[in-house]
Amino acid sequence: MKNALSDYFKAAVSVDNVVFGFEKTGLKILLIYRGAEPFRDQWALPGDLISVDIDLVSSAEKVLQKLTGLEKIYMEQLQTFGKVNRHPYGRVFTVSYFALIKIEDAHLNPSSWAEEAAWFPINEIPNLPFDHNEILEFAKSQLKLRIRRQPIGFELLPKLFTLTELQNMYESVLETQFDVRNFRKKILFLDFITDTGKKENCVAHRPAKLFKYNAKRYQKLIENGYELAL
Amino acid sequence: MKNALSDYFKAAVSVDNVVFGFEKTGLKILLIYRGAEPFRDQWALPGDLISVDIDLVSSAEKVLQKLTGLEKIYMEQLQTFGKVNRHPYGRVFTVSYFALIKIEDAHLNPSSWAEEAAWFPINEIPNLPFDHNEILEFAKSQLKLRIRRQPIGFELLPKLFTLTELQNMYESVLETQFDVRNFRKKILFLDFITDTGKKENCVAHRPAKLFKYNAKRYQKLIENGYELAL
DNA sequence: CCAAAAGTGTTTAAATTACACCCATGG
DNA sequence: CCATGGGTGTAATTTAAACACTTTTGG
Repeated sequence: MKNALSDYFKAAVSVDNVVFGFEKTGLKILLIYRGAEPFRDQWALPGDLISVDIDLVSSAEKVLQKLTGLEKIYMEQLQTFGKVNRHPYGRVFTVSYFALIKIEDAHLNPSSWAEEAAWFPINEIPNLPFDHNEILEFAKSQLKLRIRRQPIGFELLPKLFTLTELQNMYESVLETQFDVRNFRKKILFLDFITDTGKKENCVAHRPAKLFKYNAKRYQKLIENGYELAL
Repeated sequence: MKNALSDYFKAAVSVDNVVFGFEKTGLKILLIYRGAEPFRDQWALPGDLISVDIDLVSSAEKVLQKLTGLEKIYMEQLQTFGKVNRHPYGRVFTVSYFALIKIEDAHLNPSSWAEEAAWFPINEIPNLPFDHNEILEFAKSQLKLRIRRQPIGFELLPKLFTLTELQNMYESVLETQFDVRNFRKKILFLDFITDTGKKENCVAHRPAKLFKYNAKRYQKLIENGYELAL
């Protein structure tokens, strides 16, 4: 018994983004407070249904551009979820993405489907609708893997950062602690980052040197990957 | 300008599988010769459109079960491709999977949409329709990454195998050569495999010991991952 | 001069690499 | 007895881990 071709063209596809940000207090996730059904008035991952005339990637980017006001956002696709009954309105597949954002650059601008948007500490995430909690767990584990293969951690930091900030970021993401001296040795050896000659000021302790990432080396490492044994 | 909800439920979703097998002559990919439009009479990845009442994963498994006659197949999801015009018949998203198969256990049984199915050496893949070549390249690079994190390589080998076969398999997948002694040292140290006490016979040279994988350890390593520095 | 965080090297242990010869079987 | 692939150990090098004190600034 073979279906007619038209029987297959009845699904919807959505994107759902797991957006990571980093502050001194730790890793954060961006959630929106849903302003529309289903699951109105619940915190959820920012996402949207895809229009037939928009590419998958563009669709994921558009959601975040609207929401954060940022133009260039680092995004990677995660997994696609497609259980028959995962959405109450019909057959909806969702493609999940993760994004890394500099929190201080994002000006949150909840759009039509969201009444509010807010950063949640990674360990204080409420119950989310659909399979969003599952998506989030997957995203966390992927971020841990990918941050060791590519220097994507910079996407979470301001343009200029101290070595301590860099270490805190890695420690938050990987949920471990590193020895200060060994950490610096490895990072400086990898040639990720460049000393800008500038320093922190107005701090009540010895001011730290400010570094920026090394753009040429970044590209090479993004393309080739590496293995960061931290 | 907001679309009506029904405007979103007009997409189709398919699965496409990149099926790896291994023989002495190297790594192979399973392709089918399309018996239906579009791209009839071309070699392509085995895949199918998803019915509205079947889960995504089941759908991918079903394609391969029909095609190979195998019940339990090791599969993992790769990426989803969703450019607007990737399919000539309308908006079709495709979710790609990779699968690892013991070639000698598979009894190929091309079904309705395929006139033929065959194993192609990994370096002799023809031009494929849709974005299948892109999917294949992605699958190859993912296999390289994942085989170093999890002991999934066994899925490509017969139940009993020699250390030389194991090494050849790793060398094919990773496209490198290893020193025989160092390879054995590492593998035996990881405690992946158990000596069955059996030996090859009817070979015109010293018969090799036959090993099997260590099921308990396999489970632990699948769950926790590791880093194979080969 | 005190508090607070930045910065810096050496020693020890572990892991990885390089490398060459004898062994068991079938024909 | 020969051809074929199977099997084995050690030394040298590289990489990772452990560990504590001095420096600079603001208040």
